[in-house]
Formats: sequence, structure tokens, C-alpha cells
Amino acid sequence: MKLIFMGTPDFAATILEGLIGSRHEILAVVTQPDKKKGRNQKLSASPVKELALMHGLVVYQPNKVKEPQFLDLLNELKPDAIIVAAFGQILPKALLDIPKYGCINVHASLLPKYRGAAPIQYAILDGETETGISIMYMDEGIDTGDVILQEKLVIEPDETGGSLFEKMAALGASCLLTALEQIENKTAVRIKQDHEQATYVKMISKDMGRLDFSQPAVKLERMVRGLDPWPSAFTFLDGKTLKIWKAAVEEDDEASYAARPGEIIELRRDAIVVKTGEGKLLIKELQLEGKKRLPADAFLRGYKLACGCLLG
RNA sequence: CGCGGGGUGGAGCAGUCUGGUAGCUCGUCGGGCUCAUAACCCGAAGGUCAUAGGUUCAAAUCCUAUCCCCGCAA
Repeated sequence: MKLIFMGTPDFAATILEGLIGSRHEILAVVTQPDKKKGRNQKLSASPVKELALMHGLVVYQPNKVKEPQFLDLLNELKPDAIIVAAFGQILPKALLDIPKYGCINVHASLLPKYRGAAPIQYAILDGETETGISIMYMDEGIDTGDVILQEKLVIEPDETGGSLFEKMAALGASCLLTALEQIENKTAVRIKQDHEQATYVKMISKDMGRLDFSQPAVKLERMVRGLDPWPSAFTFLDGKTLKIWKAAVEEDDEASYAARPGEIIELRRDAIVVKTGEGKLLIKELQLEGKKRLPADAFLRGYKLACGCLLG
């Protein structure tokens, strides 16, 4: 099939990589304009653009895909289908109608659950034990189109946002190829979503990672995993940002009931134990502003931390 | 020129302001104690103080340039 690919971050790049390795023809790649990034505010290309250029593909970076000029351009390419994965712009009806087989989206959840921008992180934050990939025909709503196929993925107890992203991207790439084959064979199905069951998740923002120690330790530990690698779970120590990279949960005991949430109640060889609204959070790996991330024991060797001081 | 922190034995840090013996908590190795141990005691090895110049009788420390790591921001 003749395809146009639209996507921006690493997740999308992995999907594109799958397409590049297939027999399909990629007419063009569309991605977000270059943005200033990094410590020197240098202009840098999206992962999708880098991959596309590496393979000599044509790249377009329109500020708004709904601009008439750009729509004309897509029309002239006469794609059989447009593949969309984490692109970052809403596609107007005029664009959705361009390809013969429509626009096909790779979404990282088992729709209709977790519609929206951050399905992967939220699946972990909610303590789900499984999630998956949905390949669907796009319509004008947000992730509301008919589903072609879905595949489940187990969320491991130590799963992080980053690790799940990688698994999802790999699975998404293979599911997409299967779906494209079904479309070509005319065996692709259209399963209407049960809109009653739909849930939506918002985009993740930096301040979501701030730990509220009055919450149960179980939820805090999920934040540590789900928001890794970005924006990461964090708190404050002596006025400095303290990121928490690994944590474990332990139940309250008699000694910990009296402590205030956020109070450091014990320093162990390999963990800093913090009282929470319910249970104890054992911080195993952490990173102080300007420093490298360290296991708790190495951190405690250099940083003089006292029991009783408060995080947050 | 976006803002800021940092590079000191294998790990994490102090020492830098106010130049003058390389320090702390660990780890490693050897020995001791112990039923035993991640515990305790004794001892040892291990460092071009990121790199290159400069100032000085003398530089981890002051000056200049470069490289690398990290937090914010985006």
C-alpha cells in the first residue's frame, strides 16, 4: 500500500521503523516542526524526523495540518492510507477523508478505555495489570473510531512508563502491519466502541509528578513507576528537588502510626523509609537536583540525612 | 550566547572562599572475634585532585581555555 505516516516522538518512530521494514511504500512522513530542546536550547528534530531522514524519506512539518495548502499536497500524493501514531495535532475531517482506506491510528490502550494523550502512564498509575494496543479507523472524535484489532499486554509489577512505552511501540508496530494486511485482503473488521465504557486521560504535566505524602504509599509507588522517565515522581528536600526513581511499599507498624506524612522515620542500609497517608514508602533510588541518580545507600553515604525531617 | 549545580583512590562526599602533609563514610584485600553475619576489632593496598596552559618559592585551592556529567527550562 501507499502510505503517509504521521507521528512525532519515539513511540511513533518505532511504529515508522516497522513500516520501513515492510513491503509498504511510504510516500511521505509528517511530523511536528523542530523545537528548541536541551540545555543549550538548540533546535532539534523529532525522533520520527531523524529516522525518516536516515532512510531518505520525504518529510513535511506543517505548523497546522489543516492548512488548505497542506491538504492539497496530501491529496496529490493519493495515499491508500494515512498512519497516525502520537502525532500531536488533531486531524480535521477534510484530512480524514483523503485516503482511500481512511486514517488508521495506533493507540496505546485497550479502547474504549484510556482514550486521550497519556494512556500508557495512566494504566500504570491506576494499577492496571494489563493494557494493550488498539488499531483503529480515525473519525472526528478523540480516539472514538471503529477498532480493527486489539492485542493485550501484561503490566509487570516493576513496569515503568519507559519500559511499557517500549513494549507498546514494538507491539503497536506488529499490530499495525497485521491490520494493514487485513485491510488489503478485505478481511479487516470494524468494531464499534462501547462509548458507555469510555474513559479519558489528560496529558501528563510536570507538576503531576509531585508526591503528596498524605496519599497511600501504594499510589505513590505507582507514580514513581508510571511517571518514569518523564516527568518523574519528585518531592523536595532542603528546598531542592528530589526525584524518586525506585520505591517499594511496606505496611504501617506500631512505630509508624504516630509519624506525620512525609516524615523520614527510618534510615536503612538500602532505603529511606517515609511515612505516608497509608503505609510506608521505601525510597530505594533517588536523585537530588544537579546530581546523578543514586541507590539509597550511596546517597546516604554522602548526604547527611536525619530521621524526623520532612519531605515535601 | 536561556538559568543553575558538579567532575577529588572502586562508590558517595568533605577540603576550594582565607594556596603550604590527600580527609570522611563505605567498598576491596589480609588478619582477629564469633555457632554465624550485611555486626564488631586490628591492619593494608589504592588518587596524573576532568584536561591544557598561566600566576607563585609552593596550586585540588587563584586566573584563562577546553571536555564531560546533571537539575531547571523547552
